[in-house]
Amino acid sequence: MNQPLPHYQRLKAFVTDEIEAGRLRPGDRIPSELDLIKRFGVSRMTANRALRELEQAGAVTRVQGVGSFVATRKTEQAMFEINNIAEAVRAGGQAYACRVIRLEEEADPAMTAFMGLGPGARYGRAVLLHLADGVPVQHEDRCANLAFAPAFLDQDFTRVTPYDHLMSLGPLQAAEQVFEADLPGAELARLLQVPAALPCIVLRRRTWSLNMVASAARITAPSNRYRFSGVTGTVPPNGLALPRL
Amino acid sequence: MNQPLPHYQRLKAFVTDEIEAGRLRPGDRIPSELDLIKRFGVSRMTANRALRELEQAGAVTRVQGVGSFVATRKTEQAMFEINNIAEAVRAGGQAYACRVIRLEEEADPAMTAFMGLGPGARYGRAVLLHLADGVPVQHEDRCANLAFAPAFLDQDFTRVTPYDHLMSLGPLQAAEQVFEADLPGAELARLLQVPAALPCIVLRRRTWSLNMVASAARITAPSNRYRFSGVTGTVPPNGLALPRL
DNA sequence: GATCCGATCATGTATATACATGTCATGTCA
DNA sequence: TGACATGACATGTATATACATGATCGGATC
Repeated sequence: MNQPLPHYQRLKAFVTDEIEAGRLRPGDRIPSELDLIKRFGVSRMTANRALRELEQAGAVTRVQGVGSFVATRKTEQAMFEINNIAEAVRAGGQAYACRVIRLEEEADPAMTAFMGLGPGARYGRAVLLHLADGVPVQHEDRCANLAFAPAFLDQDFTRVTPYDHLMSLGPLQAAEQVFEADLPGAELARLLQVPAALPCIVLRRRTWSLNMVASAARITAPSNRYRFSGVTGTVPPNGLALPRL
Repeated sequence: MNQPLPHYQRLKAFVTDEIEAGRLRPGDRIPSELDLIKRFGVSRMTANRALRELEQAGAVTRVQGVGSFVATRKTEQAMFEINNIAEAVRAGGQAYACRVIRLEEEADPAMTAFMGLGPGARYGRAVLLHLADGVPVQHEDRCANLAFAPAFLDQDFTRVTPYDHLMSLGPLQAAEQVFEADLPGAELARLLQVPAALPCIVLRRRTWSLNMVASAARITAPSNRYRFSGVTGTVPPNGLALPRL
């Protein structure tokens, strides 16, 4: 049963363990092939395979002649556009701004449970309104695990999005997303400056990093102002972006 | 400039070209490592690397002692659950059924343009209602490129979902998805048996296969009956499925 | 002091070889 | 005829080796 792992997998596990434990942080240099050879007594091809597969998995970045490093923004490309609202707005040529509605520590047992945290665990809650050219386009209600992001409550979210802050702390390990449609309710309708009868798209998202839940978010966008889109795979040269179906 | 590709990449390109051209179809056996060695005069490790990377990319499936085969449902795991509604309903323990509202060839220039097809290109349109335990859960309006799926209009969609039929014809190459929220409108509200004021989630999707647009779909689901969800990455052991946020 | 050169390190690719493991068809023996 | 052994084949892993390419740093030269 307890058969030993192949060498290359042990090397991969060694590196990913260091990353997930936080001992190696994004941008840090990781052991070179030669280091691994000396440390584990394997051949270079085996060390090469381990690092190469880690690179392909998006965990590390390799530069010929320089070395291998913990990747920043891991595997993001495959993750259905865990997108940065600020970048998305600016990419559309609009001015981005953010209003902070709330930013404080909270202690709701239901939320700690949902985040998979113990009863006494602490989390910070940020409620933000994202604006494009002054018009509200997205409402974000995010709870961040303070064990993962201790400085979450000290951030200036008018300058740095929660996404950016959290991504700087550790590699994105997994994301769970649910799309729903709903009416905004009175308070959200007021904040978003839309009629209460206008359908909004609601994205609930949980993200994992360093083997724990990093944050849970509920993102609401009026359907006439913002859409969630993503492309996976490689679209052939002739296929363009989205007109209207 | 025109430096030759590395051998292992040439081997990968050789196989993927065969797949994308349709000469190798899902489930077909592809050349073994020994075949590639003889054909290209490379060493086994090089052939092994090529096939191994193709497997990791989801293009092929390898079975020790048997051989390598073109993968079915390519890369699906990374594609945000390009999910089969029939399987999703059955996985929830409900009985799946499908009603065919329309199934015919159509010729709307706007649609052919949207699908990236020439003016004279032909496509078939299927309008379906998916039911779980007799309750409508999803409305699907799908246009399939008849150049890609010539028999699309002859399918019995009460038995085979469009997704299954299309996936059997070629590997999924790319998918573009847009989530929106909207009200169903009078006809959809009647079909879905919901109030016209109930927000629905709308998923517009285009898929590519064999280097062409395979189909374009508009999927509408009442928000209280169906949600689109997906997980990417590896959730650590302690993190569970979705309670309510 | 500026420039060039070479040593060193790290990764990128390729080969030949070896043994292990899993599958399958075939043939043999009871 | 059925059970079992065997060999062919395919993939899985591992090693030792070789040469190529890119980066960096130090020292020698002009």
